[in-house]
Amino acid sequence: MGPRERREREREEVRTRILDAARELFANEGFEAVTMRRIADRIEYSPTAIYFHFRDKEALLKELCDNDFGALAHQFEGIAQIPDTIERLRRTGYAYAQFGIEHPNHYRLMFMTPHPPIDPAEQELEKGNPEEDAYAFLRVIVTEAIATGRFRDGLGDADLLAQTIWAAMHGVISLQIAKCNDDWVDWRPLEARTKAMVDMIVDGLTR
Amino acid sequence: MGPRERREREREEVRTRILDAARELFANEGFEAVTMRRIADRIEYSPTAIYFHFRDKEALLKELCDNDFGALAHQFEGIAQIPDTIERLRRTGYAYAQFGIEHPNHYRLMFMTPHPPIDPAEQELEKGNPEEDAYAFLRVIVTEAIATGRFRDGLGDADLLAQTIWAAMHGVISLQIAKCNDDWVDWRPLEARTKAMVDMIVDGLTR
DNA sequence: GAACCTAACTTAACACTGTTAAGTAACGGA
DNA sequence: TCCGTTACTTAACAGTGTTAAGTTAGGTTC
Repeated sequence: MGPRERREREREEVRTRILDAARELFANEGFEAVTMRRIADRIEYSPTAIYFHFRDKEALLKELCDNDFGALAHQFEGIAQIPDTIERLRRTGYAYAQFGIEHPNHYRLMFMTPHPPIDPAEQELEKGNPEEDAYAFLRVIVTEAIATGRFRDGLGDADLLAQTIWAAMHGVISLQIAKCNDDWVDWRPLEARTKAMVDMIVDGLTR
Repeated sequence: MGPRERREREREEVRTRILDAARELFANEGFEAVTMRRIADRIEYSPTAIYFHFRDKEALLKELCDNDFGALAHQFEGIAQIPDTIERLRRTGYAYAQFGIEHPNHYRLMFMTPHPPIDPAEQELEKGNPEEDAYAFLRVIVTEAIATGRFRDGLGDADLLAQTIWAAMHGVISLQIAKCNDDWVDWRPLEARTKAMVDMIVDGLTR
């Protein structure tokens, strides 16, 4: 552990300080509202210093999003133990909604904002691993439900069903985030809408 | 029709020219990517000229969104004549999806982007009129389905159900728009996802 | 131990954004 | 003919992400 390692460690430390500052600002005020200069102010560096650690603002965002996807998968911890498949599906839906409501600005960047396609080579998380990949977690439940005959006849495509379930829950959350200030619609409480959606999913898919 | 009227007509003409240019640019490239200067270039005026007709860029957007909400309601023309309530519900879902897919940039601004709350006083469209208000159109269908006993027992809140149906369809479209470039998920074709969602809605709500 | 080199910055600047202040030309009304 | 309003234009401002050109501290090498 010579000076070489220490330098590397210090570098990594600054990097995480940038990430932490950016995460908090993005989460509180949204990506567009936060400037590189304000991130730099927070950590008492010059704005240009950030560019030594990240290619650009987008790269900063990308790294944070990756972390968030991991956090989302963590949200499902404990649910995997629930024995009944359909109950697990219900709980997954609620947990997903909770994540979106608790981190609306993260959710917006993760699921409501178009991003340029990412190079799979530089992907951090392990795709297909239910412990890191929330979609895979859902897909496992759906596959099990199909295999044990819990779903209706004709429903056999696990990906199609997982995508439909995901889209349904995503609809509730994303409308809440984007349109919560809109009184054009006489909104029912979010909890009621979440429960109604989970019910509709289960009633729509199970026998 | 003195010169006073002519002036007013000319003024309105420039206004619509601005709106037309902005609409096309926004639709093709998205709100953020379009600058006031480029809109101005299109119509061969100086950028500041726009500010004589619209308070700011947001106001321009707001006016276009209003038009789009009207266009969405128009998308449902003809569907109102379909006698069977559930078939009408299905067709409304498909028509909504079609609108979103055909105008992704409009859809993004209408439903996927948080806006500051708008003053109801300066609202153009007539809220609650099914011919101008797409949500009201859906609500009428749901109310009818409840009244004629097509929905399951316990499903009696028309607003809650309309919001759930809307959210479900919105989920399909908004995920398509935001995540179509993401190959993390093995996406099924959009048409299959749309149909699967409509089926799940109908199976989940009807007896 | 002196010279050198590179990593990790800072300062200054660029090109661009939405927006505004100040000026101007045309035109209707008195 | 003068005046004032309308509908603009030109020039500028404050702010953005980003980069080019220094600068300085520390480790490496002769």
